[in-house]
This record gives sequence, C-alpha cells and structure tokens, in this order.
Amino acid sequence: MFPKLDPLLHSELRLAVMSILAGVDEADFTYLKKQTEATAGNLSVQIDKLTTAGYIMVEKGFKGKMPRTTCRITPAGQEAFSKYVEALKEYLSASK
Amino acid sequence: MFPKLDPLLHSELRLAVMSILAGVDEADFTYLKKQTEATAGNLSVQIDKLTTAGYIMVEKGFKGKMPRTTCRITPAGQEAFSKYVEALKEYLSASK
DNA sequence: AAATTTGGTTTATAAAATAAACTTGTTTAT
DNA sequence: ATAAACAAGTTTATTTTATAAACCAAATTT
Repeated sequence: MFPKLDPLLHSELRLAVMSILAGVDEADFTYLKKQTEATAGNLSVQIDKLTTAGYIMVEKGFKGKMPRTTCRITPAGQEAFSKYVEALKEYLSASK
Repeated sequence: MFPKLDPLLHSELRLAVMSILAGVDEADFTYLKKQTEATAGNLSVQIDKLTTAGYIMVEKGFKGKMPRTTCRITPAGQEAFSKYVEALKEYLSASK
C-alpha cells in the first residue's frame, strides 16, 4: 500500500537539487545554491551523497580562474527520481 | 521556487498516517500499524508528534476489555496535508 | 598589501527516525 | 490457579540525518 520512499530523495534539499537537475542539462554549485537558498555547507554535503549514490555526476573545473563545480543527473538518478515521484503519489492520493 | 516543506509531514511514517486519516473518518492504532507496517514504538512516537502539532486527535477507550486508541484528523491537519501536497508538487514537476 | 569576496570543504551540533526493551493487562493452556 | 503467551501500547536508547558553523585556499577589490 505505501511503498518505501527512497531515503536519498526524501530530503528537502536533495530533492530540490534533483528536481532542478532533472530539468536541465547541467547546473553548477552556485546556481544550485541560489535556487535552493541552501547554505554552501549543506549543499556540499548533499551533493556528495547524491554523487556517492550515483544519482548525479560532478565535474570540477575552472571558469576563468575561479573554481567551478558542475553537476549533472545520471540515468540512474533520472530513474530513481521517477520512481520516487510515483511512490510518493501513493501517499498523496489519500482517499483513493 | 521551492517552498518549505512542513517537516512534520515530510516523514515517511507520519505522511502515511496522515494519508490514511485524510481518507477515513477514524482509524485505530492497530489498523494504522497494519497498514503502515510500522513498529508499534515508531508509530506511537509519530502519533504523539502529530497530536502535539494539532494535526490529529487521539481518543483512548476500550474495545471490550482491551485498550483501543482511535485517531482522527483535525481540520488543521487536513489543511496542513493539502498545503504539503501543493508544496511538494513544486518539487516534483522539475522541468516546469 | 590588507581586506573582502568567491567557491567551496570539513567538522560539530541539533534534531529525527527507528528499534529495542519495557509495561500493563488479557487470554489461553496446564 | 497459575504459568505462558499475546495484545496494545509507551518509554528509552541508538543510529541516522539534516544543518550550520567554522574553516581554507585562491581570487578580487580597495
């Protein structure tokens, strides 16, 4: 009746990050920070977790002389996100 | 862009409980336990939190000689649940 | 060249989820 | 009648998480 919710996605900030990445080709750290209004530390930690899980890929480079961290969703991440959305629907459609 | 998710509802078990209660008039502890497959301890704690928040009401009585705990969603709970669902949609509709 | 800002990471703390252990009373078996 | 097993929870302890605070290195501004 109530499917298990992927704990990696059932987190406000990680879900926001995945939500953004699911809709774009790539997004860098500062963009994610602005959009989510998260602190840098929190974002850094959550990006690590998503990376370890294989849900996103991180590429580190430079934009001019400044460091730049670019994130991209992986196919596994896309699928996990879709599954999570489906699972969640079971919880939201109460009376059904 | 990403609204704050009510932390009281953004919890797998509490959300399941609220989801059930949103669809029925009342449900007792054992029914909730069976439906959610939660441990009694966990369920007890989460019911407390929802009660303290004013999202549900608990009535204690007896069915024959055995204790019975009946739960009901409150108007405040109904509203919080609706708001949560709306907020969550912002997270799920990524590309929009 | 000192102060500030950028783009982060690491570490520490607070809060949450969860399970294990316990309680109170009931039913069943001996 | 009493011991064993079960029902319905609660309380307490443990593990995870989320989050922020503190820190770091390099770049930019004053």
